[in-house]
Amino acid sequence: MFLRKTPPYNSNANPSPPPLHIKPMVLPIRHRFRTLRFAAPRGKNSLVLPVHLANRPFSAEPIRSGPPPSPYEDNARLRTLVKSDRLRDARRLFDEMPHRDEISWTTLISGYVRAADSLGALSLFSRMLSEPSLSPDPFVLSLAFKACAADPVLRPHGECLHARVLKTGVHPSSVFVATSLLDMYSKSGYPVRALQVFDETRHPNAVSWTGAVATLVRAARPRDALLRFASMLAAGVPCDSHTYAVALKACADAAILPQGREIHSRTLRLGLDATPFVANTLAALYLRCGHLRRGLTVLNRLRSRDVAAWTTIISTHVQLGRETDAIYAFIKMRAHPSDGSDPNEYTYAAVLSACAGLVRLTWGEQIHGHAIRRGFSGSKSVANALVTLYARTGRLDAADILFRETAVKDIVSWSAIISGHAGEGHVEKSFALFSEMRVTGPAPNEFTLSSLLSACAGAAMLDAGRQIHAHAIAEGLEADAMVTSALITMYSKSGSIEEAERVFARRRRDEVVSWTAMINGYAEHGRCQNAVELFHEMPATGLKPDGVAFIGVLTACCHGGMVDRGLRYFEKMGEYGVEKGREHYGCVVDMLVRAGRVSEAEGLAAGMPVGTADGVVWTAVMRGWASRGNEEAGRRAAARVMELEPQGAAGAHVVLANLYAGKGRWGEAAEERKRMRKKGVRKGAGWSWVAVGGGEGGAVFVAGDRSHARREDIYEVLALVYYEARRAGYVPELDLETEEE
DNA sequence: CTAGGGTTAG
Repeated sequence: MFLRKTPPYNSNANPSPPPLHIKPMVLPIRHRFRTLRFAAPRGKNSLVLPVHLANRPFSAEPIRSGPPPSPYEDNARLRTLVKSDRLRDARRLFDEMPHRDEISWTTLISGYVRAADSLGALSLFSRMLSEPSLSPDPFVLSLAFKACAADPVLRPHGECLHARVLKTGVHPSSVFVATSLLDMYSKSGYPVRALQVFDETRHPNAVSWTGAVATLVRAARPRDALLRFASMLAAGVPCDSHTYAVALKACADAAILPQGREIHSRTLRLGLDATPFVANTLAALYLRCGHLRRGLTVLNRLRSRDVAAWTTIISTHVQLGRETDAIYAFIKMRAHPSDGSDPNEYTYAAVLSACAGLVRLTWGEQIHGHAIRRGFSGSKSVANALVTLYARTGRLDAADILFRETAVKDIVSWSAIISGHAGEGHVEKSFALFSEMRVTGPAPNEFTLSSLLSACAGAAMLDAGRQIHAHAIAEGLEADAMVTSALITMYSKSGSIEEAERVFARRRRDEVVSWTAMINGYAEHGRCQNAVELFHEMPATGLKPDGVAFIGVLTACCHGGMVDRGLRYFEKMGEYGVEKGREHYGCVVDMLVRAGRVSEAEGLAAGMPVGTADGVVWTAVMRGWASRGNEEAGRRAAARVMELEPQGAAGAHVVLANLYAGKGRWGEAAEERKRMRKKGVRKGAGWSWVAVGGGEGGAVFVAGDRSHARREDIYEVLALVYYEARRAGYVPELDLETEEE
């Protein structure tokens, strides 16, 4: 019977005397409660009173008789507080409760687990262990293992506890304990131990089976997970939405559509397909398999979308390169708030990556501000997305600061900062970071190595690239598609097409990216025939040429002077289902210009879809006209270049000035240069860098540079090259562009 | 009073 009228912490405000509690059992002598024990007459229970109550005069409140006291009502209140996430109030009630049983302890500990306070849960658990009157039962042991599973730091503690449970063996084996143990090992990265626990579980139920399937999914063994799921079905264990969510995730991870659809139909029959977890995984499956509309349909069937559903939508748009749609989805999400639809760290990470993809620093900064205000700035996902955002928008200083402030750096953090610097051409900085990572960070993966390789490719750093190749072999990543294609590109751009060929020949699987890297390598090396042949061999391996493959084959035709053939490929792109991008137009326009078919080139450039044209195509057209001395057309094209690229318009002015100068109209040439200066645009000098013999550094120079100590030798060799080229029949092009510093 | 599930960043 509950005697107290007000919670104990309000007792100062309430003058009514505190109640007495009768404990219906004799406590062991070792009992450490601060209590007084009264000897009971034979056959009667002793009376145990907390000290502060015992010091009060008995007469203040008569001892009531009634049913044996139990913390039943306090436990119910405790449960209510815990369920409504009022952990502090629950703790206060617990501390003031005159009597606590296993249920009280378990309820409060479950509150700490709910609040993700594993340490708090475990410290209570250890206090409970020291209570002689209480014994660790399956209920609280399950929670203890769950608390250990939730915090990587506490997992070793969980193992000790497991050992202790095995050693003392005081508790009956329970499927609950076994399942929480299974989950702990599973989340700690010990799938074998987890599955061993499952195998030893006497009567596994749906929850334990689901845990076993989830373990295999977590261990990146989706096919084994599906096999386990099949055994579960064969064993006749009924599945619920948890099970289907896990099985569907296995299908999504392995992109196995037929099995996924079968499971989808099972959930339909049970009416579980609109369960948020199931729907979100189903959507992930369809989106992963490229069935965008079907995936969105599944999410639309949800009565209200929760964060995960919205986040899936946003990140799907990002993955498809439709960042603007991702931003719109985020705006829509904010406009239709529902229960549990508040953006979380993953949502912000997804939106930030959309901003990074769009290179929209200002939007990204706004989202960053939102994330800070909502308290997600400490989240690793958000920090990693921010590093990428600031790196892609050229704010490497900010990216560096965020990277340094990330407390626990994972492989994604390191890859993000390394690829950020690599992408901006800061090769040495990216290598310095890589060295630091080798010492203090995780092992590199395919993302880390491929971004370093592309940095090497950009700077033609053959030796550094070879070192990264060695790392790739050491890490067992040489066969990875991303690494393979980065290696091919690195060797090709560094001048060693032979090594590129060797990497390509050693490929384990045929992937589009390795083929396109090789095709483009051949094309850039002028091995046009090889490029074209490889392009035609692609379909036989089951690969479909993509946009990059077409860039390769068009470049090959351009370099090899195979103009009509190039035009045929260009026209065929539609048949392959590949959209013509600005790069493709660029190749073909350049090809036509080089072949002297400038009118055709201009027509093609003028017919480019709105928003596709850039300065590059029109620069090619402009030079084409300028080299033929066509002033009017040259000015027309120059106007387009200036319109499309106001910042880079200097080149256009220079070309026009040289065009006039070439005709001896020096006055107009000077006018043109004056106009350029008035605009404040400058043509930056094109710097070249050459490293000879693998020595330190190398030489950096601009056109006409005479600052090198061995300039006499250098120019002598240059004259020799020039002479040999003339002898071989090559004619120098008119120098149309002079550089200014 | 106890155990299992989906979304994210390179």
